[in-house]
Amino acid sequence: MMEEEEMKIRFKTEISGDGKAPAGNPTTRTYSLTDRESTILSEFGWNLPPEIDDRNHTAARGLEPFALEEASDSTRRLLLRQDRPPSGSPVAPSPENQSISSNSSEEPPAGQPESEGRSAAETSNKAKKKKQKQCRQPRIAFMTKSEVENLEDGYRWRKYGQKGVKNSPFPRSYYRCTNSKCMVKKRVERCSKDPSIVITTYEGQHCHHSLPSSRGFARTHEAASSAQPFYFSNLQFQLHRPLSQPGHWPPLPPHFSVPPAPTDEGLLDDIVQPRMQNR
DNA sequence: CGGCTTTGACCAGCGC
DNA sequence: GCGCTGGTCAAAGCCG
Repeated sequence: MMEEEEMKIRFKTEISGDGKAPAGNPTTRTYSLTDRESTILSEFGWNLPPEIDDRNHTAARGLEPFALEEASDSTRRLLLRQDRPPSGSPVAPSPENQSISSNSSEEPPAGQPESEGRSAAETSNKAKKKKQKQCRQPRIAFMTKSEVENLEDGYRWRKYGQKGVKNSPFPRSYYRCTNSKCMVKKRVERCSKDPSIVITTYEGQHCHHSLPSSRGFARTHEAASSAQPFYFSNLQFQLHRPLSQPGHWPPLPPHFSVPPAPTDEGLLDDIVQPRMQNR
């Protein structure tokens, strides 16, 4: 039961680089949601059609195993690790709470000197960080087959770190949402056993809308709203297709990779068209 | 010049 | 207690 509690929402997505979908199973999909996870998903802005929730609760347990075994040990641990909140504290704070904590812990008080040894303020900052660490945000990990590491998801990210990963030749990159009030982070790494798989882990929830002004996304988003089934990310497509309600597509969720706009011809050919051919 | 990436250092948690 | 590892910081550099 604890183990079940520890499972994160997991999606395996495939963006076929060569345009060839696996025979017989063009769009693999894995998900298994507990009630809590469904809640987390909805908090992330995912509006899953009701029939998906129903299926999850009744039949999703026995779905094909997630390709987690393809990930390195450390990655697997990361994806499966439960960030246990202190007893009694909420699992996923509301955006309001989030921005509050963001204001208090991320942004230093105005006028405070920055680097002057280890001051008391710094110590208290550490304490806050520690506390913050103890009640981590919910995580969602995506495994996406893609040659591109940095998948467009409509938000702007600032890279703040990169680390080598044990048992993996590929480094892990750490990104933070550029919105100063938003505490969402993401980790991006390649699967050590299958370099074509990019593992993206989101942590937290955005307290703002995606940036329509962000280069590329405006066009993409525009395209998405005019031809949703076509320009929806593969993730969205895969997630819904097996249970499809033809003609019904939920709103664009915030966490998923958005294929490039039509003007990015090469990538579009690679990523989107194979799915079109499959339909 | 502002925003971003890079990268070495630092820190905390965890397992042994 | 110690070493390993993940996560973060922050200075320096790059780029438009």
